[in-house]
Amino acid sequence: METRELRYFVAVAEELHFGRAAQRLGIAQPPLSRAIHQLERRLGASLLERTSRTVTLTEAGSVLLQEARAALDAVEAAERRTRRAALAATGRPGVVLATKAGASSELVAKLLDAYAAEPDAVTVDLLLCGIGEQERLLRDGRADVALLHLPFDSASGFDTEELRAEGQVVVLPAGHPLTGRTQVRMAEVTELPDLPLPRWPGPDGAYPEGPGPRARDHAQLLQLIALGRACWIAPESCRAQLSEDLAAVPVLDAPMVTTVIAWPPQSRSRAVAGLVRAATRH
Amino acid sequence: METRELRYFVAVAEELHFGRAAQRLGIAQPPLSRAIHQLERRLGASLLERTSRTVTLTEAGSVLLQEARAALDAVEAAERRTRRAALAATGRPGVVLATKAGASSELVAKLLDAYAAEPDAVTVDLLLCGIGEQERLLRDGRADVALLHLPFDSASGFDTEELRAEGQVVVLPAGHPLTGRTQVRMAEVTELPDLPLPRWPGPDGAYPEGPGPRARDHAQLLQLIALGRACWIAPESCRAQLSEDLAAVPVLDAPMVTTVIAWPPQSRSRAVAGLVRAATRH
DNA sequence: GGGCAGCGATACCTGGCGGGTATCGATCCC
DNA sequence: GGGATCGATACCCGCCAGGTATCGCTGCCC
Repeated sequence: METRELRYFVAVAEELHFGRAAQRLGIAQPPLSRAIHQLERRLGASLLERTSRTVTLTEAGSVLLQEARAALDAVEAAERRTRRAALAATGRPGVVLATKAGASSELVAKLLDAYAAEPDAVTVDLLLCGIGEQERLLRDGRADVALLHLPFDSASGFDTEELRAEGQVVVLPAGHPLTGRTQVRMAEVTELPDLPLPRWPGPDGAYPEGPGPRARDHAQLLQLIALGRACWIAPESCRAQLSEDLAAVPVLDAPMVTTVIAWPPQSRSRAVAGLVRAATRH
Repeated sequence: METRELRYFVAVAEELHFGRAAQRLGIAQPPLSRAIHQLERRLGASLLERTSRTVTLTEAGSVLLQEARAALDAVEAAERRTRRAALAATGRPGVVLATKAGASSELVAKLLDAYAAEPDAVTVDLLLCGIGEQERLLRDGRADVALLHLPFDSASGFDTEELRAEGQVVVLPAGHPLTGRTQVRMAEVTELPDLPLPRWPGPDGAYPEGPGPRARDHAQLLQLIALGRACWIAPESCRAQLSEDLAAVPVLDAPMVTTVIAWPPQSRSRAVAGLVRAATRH
């Protein structure tokens, strides 16, 4: 199988429409139809169920969709990492660290300082990203190493080293009745009718159904809380970033949040190894 | 990048010889030279250092070699898993479990029994393999799930669940002086001049340098021990498979051996999930 | 219910590129 | 210094990816 065929199939499987998929790929529809047919013939499997009005994935098709995405990420990673290696050999070497926008900057700062003290430290480029984006970046080679927050992110498929475990707090508008408490339980928070948890756009950009207001980023979220329209459950370390019109109360039975440093399996990069060493040495 | 280019590059990088690589690929040498040149031009990186007598990998080249192998495995896995999914939809569904030849059969038997009791259990095909082979099988889709033994195998890049941890024993010919002991230390074993540890062929088929006799498989190894030409350090559970002319003594300070069940990250196979459930329910 | 619009499949053509043979040029070795 | 070895170059050919035109089917709507 050639990556071209995989790219073609992914486009059709995602669009479920040959015309749009062809447009997205920058080719005409007939060659696309033919390519998919060839792919099906060679695999000896029907991937798509097409009536002349609608296209759906078969069981084998959805397996291939998932596997093809992973394979294409691996190919892209190969290309990017090779380019970066060539660049590092001639020009300035560097390593890309992916971290969540709005996550604790204190931990990152410490890590960067510790790494900078290493004898063979190279430039660290920070890549701030949205929720769940880091795994993709690590997989397709745009990042070399990432800070993940379990259980929000998934470290599945990466090598990891645990850096910190912390409890969570509920962030409330200053002056809210719960603010006086030294601790609360999850049930008390989720059942606040006046302060629902806000909704985040998923990986596809759509908001889940629900009562909460919508927030697109961190700043909007904090604004919503300050305005008394929402509350939020977040790792303890976010307290450092709260302004005066917000308050935080520990949530006793919220799941622990573990910060880990993650890197692609079998990474032989000296820079990644150095960062991990610096991070774990604390 | 197309997988064809990656395959070509891997062949040249492994052979370090355009002629042999071309032969291995079943094409002539000139098109191979040209393909590698094109790849280098498109990546904007020099991958191979060639004099007219010798070919060596550049820094970028060895990065690409590693990444390309992973990417090609992913592509192969996509192809195989799709084929299997199509087969499962029409014919008999099944799941492939990779396990070490010569490993504890008791644990495997228990696992298979427990899984067979699951409501939607499918056929489990066993794939017995040599040391370190399982990771490859899991990565390129020939296996769906595997039993690994840490720290001998590496579970890096897979999702795992721990099944058992055990100590190790030294296997000796019956009647050897140490046989009378209830336990020994590593130092006592490694410094037996008359009973060296045997050498295993590495992944490339070559034997490492050293004093020990060579063994190609399990049976040869046990034979060597029975003949008083070697001793061996192995997980406790191997005792069940020892014949009468062999004896085992616990090694106090040998590293613990952990048996884990491992599967490719984000596997959505119901069968794999069922096997893992059966394994962890113990 | 018939006409129309939308969509995938088919037919057919063209150009580029992957692959082959012949040969060159450099380097090492006897 | 001459031959052997090996990668690069030159040149040619055939196949296949991609384009255009068109068909056939199926909802949908007046």
